[in-house]
Amino acid sequence: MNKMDYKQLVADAISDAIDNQVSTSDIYTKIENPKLSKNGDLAFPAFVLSKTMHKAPQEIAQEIVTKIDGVSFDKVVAAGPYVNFFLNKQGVSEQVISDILVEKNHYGDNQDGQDRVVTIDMSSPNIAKPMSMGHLRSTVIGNSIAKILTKNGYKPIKDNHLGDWGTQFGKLITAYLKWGNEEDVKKDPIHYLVQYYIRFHKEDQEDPELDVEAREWFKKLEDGDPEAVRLWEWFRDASLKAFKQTYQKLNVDFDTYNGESFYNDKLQNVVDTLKEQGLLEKSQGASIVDLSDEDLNPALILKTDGASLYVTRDIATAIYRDKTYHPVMNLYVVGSEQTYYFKQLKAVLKKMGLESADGLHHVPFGLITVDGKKLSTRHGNIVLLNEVLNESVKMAKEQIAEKNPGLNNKDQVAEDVGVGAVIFGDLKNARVDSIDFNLKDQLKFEGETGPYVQYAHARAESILKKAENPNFEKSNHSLTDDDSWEVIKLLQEFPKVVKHANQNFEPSDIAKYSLKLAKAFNKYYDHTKILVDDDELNARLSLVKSVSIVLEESLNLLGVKAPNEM
RNA sequence: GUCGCAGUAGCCCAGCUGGAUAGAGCAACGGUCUUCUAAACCGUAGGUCGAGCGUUCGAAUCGCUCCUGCGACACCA
Repeated sequence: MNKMDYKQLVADAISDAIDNQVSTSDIYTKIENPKLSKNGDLAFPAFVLSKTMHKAPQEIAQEIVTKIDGVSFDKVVAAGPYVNFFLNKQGVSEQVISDILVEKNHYGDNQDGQDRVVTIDMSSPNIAKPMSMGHLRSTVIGNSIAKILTKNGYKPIKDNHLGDWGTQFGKLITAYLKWGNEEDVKKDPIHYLVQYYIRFHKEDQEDPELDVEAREWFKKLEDGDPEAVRLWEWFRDASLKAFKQTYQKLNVDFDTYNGESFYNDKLQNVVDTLKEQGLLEKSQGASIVDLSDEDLNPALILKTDGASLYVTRDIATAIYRDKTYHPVMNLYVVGSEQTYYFKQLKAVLKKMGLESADGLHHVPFGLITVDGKKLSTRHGNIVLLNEVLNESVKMAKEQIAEKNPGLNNKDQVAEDVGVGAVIFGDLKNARVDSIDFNLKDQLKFEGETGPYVQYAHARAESILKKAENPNFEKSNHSLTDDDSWEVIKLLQEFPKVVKHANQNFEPSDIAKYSLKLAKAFNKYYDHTKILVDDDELNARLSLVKSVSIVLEESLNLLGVKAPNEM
């Protein structure tokens, strides 16, 4: 039994009290956290036993209370059909706080992953296009999942599957040669390249010749024409450089940048293998893999003209990852509009017998819209990530000037808070929720926001700094007042939250938890004077230290910085 | 048309492996800085949990039907 699992303690006690008529594991799943604190810390609804025991639930609750061995609890009371358990506050707080002080930022770590590798396909911006709020989602969710996986004992590999190949490069080269300017592109590559791209899509409505030219340029690129390759490499390098600046702002890095072009020489092998395995069929001139036995539409591998498609490339990618890393899971942090596609991809890989195919998980997230409309680079309808980040940092600077003008490292803190607000804002809601973007909402620093959590952490650190000789000796960590008890119960839950977030690939579990903890701490902070020289001073400081550790670690799991002052 | 996701307070969302009086935040109104950072805390007000039927001792939560919105449904990724 986990030393911290009080639910198990309760389940065992109940099972004993009813002479093991129902298994502890069955009881365990029924135990709940009461909404109201007057109903205890854990509760058992006795309804579930009334059928097997042929008694009224109220009667059963009474019986359990009289028979239970109460030494582990402050009290156990029957409230109608419920048995309410009040945990031993001194024991629990002593245990939880000393654990955190010893384990520090490793509190909540577990070894479920057993060092197994998980590949994460994430971020994946397109060359020569600016990163939008949509890319933010994939980047920030993927980054957080990687951190959560690490905390659960996995070895994540973050792979930025850049969109650096495809017919759009024919268009881009054509547009650049017609309207482009070398100096401009050198100055601000993405800004100008995207202008050319948008212009191309405007003008090709009138002038179908453009498309013909674009196709020719892409063909040249595929055939290794030096001029085409030179331009492509230039666009790619310049774009990547710009992306990396944004990633630096977000504090995200990648293990690999194997974009789509990386798999160019691996596509033929996919086609050959599918043929050898007898999976490839002709249909309406194209080559497909039939998936009707999986109740799915066929996967289109080769177009009528013999050209490959994205499935082909994704199959090559999955095979490469399988061979190179032997991952136990292969995650794709990609918008929910591609759910059906990933079902097809997985089905094909399973048919091919790929070892890691079962571990393929699409980790979808909801669409970002503006005024209810989908974002589109082509139509110039886009929210630029850099602009949002810059606005948010600017806002953070204003807040500092107003609230804490004497602060050191103002610029760094403004960066941490401004960027943190954007990241946290994206991660606090369930992944699948779609978001109608609104800059004003995004730039809120009050209430349920990243800065709120950061502020609670900074307050805790501020106290610890003021405390002359914080003494975290083991002897006295027990606190029993109501406000600190709420904090301690939350601290105790952290390891479970870490597991749950991992199982569901759900960073918002961590974000919501951090809000709850910050809120409970702010309440405690407001109601209790901490720096008072009495018997419990060290216990209070130990609690403050524990809160600071767990808040910082929660923010860290989200990829958000936790400044000590703000 | 078929499939998927969603519908909870004026707005944005928790709660959804069924359990005690449905919870936060924003916005509104009122209170709290000579005391550890007021980016905070406390209070007031605000609800047919999209609609209906069913399962159950008990349904926001599970099942079915319907309504609404968004998305996906072979040569874009």
